[in-house]
Amino acid sequence: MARRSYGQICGLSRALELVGERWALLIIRDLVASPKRFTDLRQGLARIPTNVLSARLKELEQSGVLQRRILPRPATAVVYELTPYGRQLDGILLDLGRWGAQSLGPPGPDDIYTPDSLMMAMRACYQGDGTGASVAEPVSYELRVHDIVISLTVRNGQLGVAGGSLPDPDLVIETGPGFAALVTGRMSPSEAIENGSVRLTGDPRLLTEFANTFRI
Amino acid sequence: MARRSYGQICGLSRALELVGERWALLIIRDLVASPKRFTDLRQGLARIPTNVLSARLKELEQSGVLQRRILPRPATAVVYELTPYGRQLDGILLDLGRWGAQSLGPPGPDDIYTPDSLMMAMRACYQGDGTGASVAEPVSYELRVHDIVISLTVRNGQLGVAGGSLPDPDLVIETGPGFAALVTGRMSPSEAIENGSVRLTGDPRLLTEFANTFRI
DNA sequence: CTGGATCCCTCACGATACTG
DNA sequence: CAGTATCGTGAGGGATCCAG
Repeated sequence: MARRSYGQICGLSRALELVGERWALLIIRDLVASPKRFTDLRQGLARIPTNVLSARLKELEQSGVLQRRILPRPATAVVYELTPYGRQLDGILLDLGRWGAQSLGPPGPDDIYTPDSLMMAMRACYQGDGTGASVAEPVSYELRVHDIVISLTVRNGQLGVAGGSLPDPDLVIETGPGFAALVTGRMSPSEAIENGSVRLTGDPRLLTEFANTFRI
Repeated sequence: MARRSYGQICGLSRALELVGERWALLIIRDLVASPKRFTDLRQGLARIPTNVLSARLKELEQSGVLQRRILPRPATAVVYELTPYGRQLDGILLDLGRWGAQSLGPPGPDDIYTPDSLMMAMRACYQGDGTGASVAEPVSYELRVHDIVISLTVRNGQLGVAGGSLPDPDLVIETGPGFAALVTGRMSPSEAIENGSVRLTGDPRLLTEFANTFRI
């Protein structure tokens, strides 16, 4: 093989040979949340050419980072899911995301949000310590940013994240670009409500709890 | 610019735009140990074309990951060094190196060791807890793998790593390819001494201490 | 000698169209 | 839905050359 090797005996070099190609880590990011089909990945990554997605999936499967699985019954569907080895990248992706977020400039006109990137972002800024010391647990939020929807649940200090709606959230938070200001602390919850940056359905006092739970 | 953007509002995407290009993270790995000149980097990365090294250094400087500095006196030399922002990647690089090292196969004929990759590897498998609870502190090792030499010092539970020799090491460890077996625990210190995988200069009992301190 | 710049070639990537 | 086929472009690889 010897394809595109860096020629060094080094764990980092090896890691980059496995997941350092363009788009690879973003594919893995999307698979961290849940196994996905080709078309789901294509949609979540928007600008990825299908041949590149094909190539990456083959390479990552061969490397043992993910596996291709054929769903048995009703529908003959193919899904890609991380192996245990691939799942070990989760924490690293969160760290790298936090690092990159520090230099995130204003969004360009063509830049998009995706459910999986928002889910990763919320996990990255989750402040829970696993002790369940928070005041209002268990609590569930539905978060709507532009046209994407994810659900967050905090129970026993553990954060659960899922795409789409969950039944009976304690608080629904609808927001737009100003959402970042809330999480970074540049805008207080009361300010956010007053100037219309967020629209709430549920107990408004929970927004303060939310802003304390998720903070960069 | 907008060149090579992933088109997503996401910390991870941003991180990959900054340091996801080929060779970028290896350049940063080498700069973690110490500021370096163009030629030092070129040597540590062996297979990197000079134009690519040039391009990466410019991009990373523009991104605020590293800075170019001109040494004032005796020699007019240019060095590249990480900014505080770039230095934040240190822990992530260690994690990623540990992850990749798990799937590191047998070295190819043209694969090389470099001082910086060995230094990173030793930092990655350092088991100290910062408490200085170890038995033999302070202790210093000189590690020779093939033709590269690095120095390790453990004091107050803190690991210090440097390229080249330091005066009066407590133990000099000369080894070859079998070194990995010692650190992974596949070979015990006494075995390693018996079958000639390592040659020691100094107190041989310190090899057990070494094997406990550095373990993958 | 360091610190690059320049040239050329190849292949990976990007965009789009198309198929089982 | 899950990819493959085709083709243009530009980044990476490799060698050489040049200024201070």
